[in-house]
Amino acid sequence: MNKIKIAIVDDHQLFRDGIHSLLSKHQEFEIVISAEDGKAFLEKLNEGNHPEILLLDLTMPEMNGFEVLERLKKKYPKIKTIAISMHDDGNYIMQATRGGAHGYLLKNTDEDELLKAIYTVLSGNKYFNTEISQRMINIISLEGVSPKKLSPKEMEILVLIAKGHTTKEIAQKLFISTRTVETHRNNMMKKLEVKNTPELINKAAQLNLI
Amino acid sequence: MNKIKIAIVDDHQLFRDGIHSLLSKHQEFEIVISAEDGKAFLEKLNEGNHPEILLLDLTMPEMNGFEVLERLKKKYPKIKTIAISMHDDGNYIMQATRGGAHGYLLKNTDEDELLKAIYTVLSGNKYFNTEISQRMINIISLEGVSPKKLSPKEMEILVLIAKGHTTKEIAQKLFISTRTVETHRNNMMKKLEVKNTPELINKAAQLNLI
DNA sequence: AAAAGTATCCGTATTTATACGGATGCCAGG
DNA sequence: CCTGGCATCCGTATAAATACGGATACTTTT
Repeated sequence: MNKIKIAIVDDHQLFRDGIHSLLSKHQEFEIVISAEDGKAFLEKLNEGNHPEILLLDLTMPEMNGFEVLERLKKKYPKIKTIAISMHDDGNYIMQATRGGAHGYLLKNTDEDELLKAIYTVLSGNKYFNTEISQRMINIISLEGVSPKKLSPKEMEILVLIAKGHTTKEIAQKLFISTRTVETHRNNMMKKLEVKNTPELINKAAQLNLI
Repeated sequence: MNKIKIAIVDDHQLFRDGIHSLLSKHQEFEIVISAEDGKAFLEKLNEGNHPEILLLDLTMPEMNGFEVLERLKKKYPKIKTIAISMHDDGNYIMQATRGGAHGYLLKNTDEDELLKAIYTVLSGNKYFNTEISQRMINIISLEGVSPKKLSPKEMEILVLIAKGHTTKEIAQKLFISTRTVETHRNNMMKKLEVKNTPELINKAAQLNLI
């Protein structure tokens, strides 16, 4: 029967080798691509040997995992990506999932879980273990009903507030009226669904905005 | 000549195997212990075969890396530990360093760096690469001149402030006077060397206090 | 073309935080 | 035993944030 074609993209050879040797113990897998960054991977893809499953590191030089996801979505939508990352931060997981990942694993995953993830995704489902799901749920609940992005000016003011500046100081620093600062702060509070400034800073920190 | 005796402690076999096979390529190393948690490691230590270098994961069940460090400090001070962790957070690094680690590596380390770390620590120096050092410096500068811990009551009030409660609400919730809340808040601001409450929350988030 | 978002700014009023000072009593550390 | 930390609470005053409402003009999105 046909082997399951796997690609590995990770800038650390130690990890690629580890995954490679683990999967090589299983006859049903064939590693068709092993690349050290997104750019090299996409070049090898163009040569025609397509995987069904991609094990993709997110933090890489040259072209990171998010950019790879974006390209794959357009050019090779049938390839199913399992993100593998050092980062257990919920914001990271959400970004990868929104970017099209079919699964998410931490780099400390074990053999059993890796296999389970591959088979789950191969069968058409998503694979996110309990811990990963919890972190996603946490971020989703933090984001609130309708997650909104802060505008550039809001971000600028948010950072200054977090640094301890008062509305008056910020107004002077940015050459705008104190009322303008107040309005921006109020708008941010509404967007992030918080009641006051300490809670705004806390939420921004949790959402990795600052 | 004598081989360099190495121990590996990590709850993920994939990682232990990876390190094992990497080091096995080098004749000068001998892996004398490979354990999946601190407890198993200490038991094997008691059997008498001591490593010079310990590669130690920090997050493990049963007995985590910090507890191992603490035990080693007392019973086997000659063993030099290189912490290997998923976590690049400065607070983690500081905790491991204060706990006695002679070096710190992320789990995405490569072969060259792993070897460099081992030899550096073996020669009596500490090994922290540029990125790790930067994060330590960042935390040190965040902690300020004389880092102080917050008292249990202060922590309790800090969490409530971060959740958006006012001084009045916190006083009612904890059955204390608003002046008490004000005093605690003021003390925290002094301890963390910040000018106001938003900066307090921001700094607490950066120091992973909330 | 219309609607929404962004950035700007205002008046008035109340609530909240901050600032300066002070205090007592208990407990742990030196 | 003395010192310092912790937890408690106070008076008075000022500064800052929040709350309610409003506005214009430009840019982006629908």
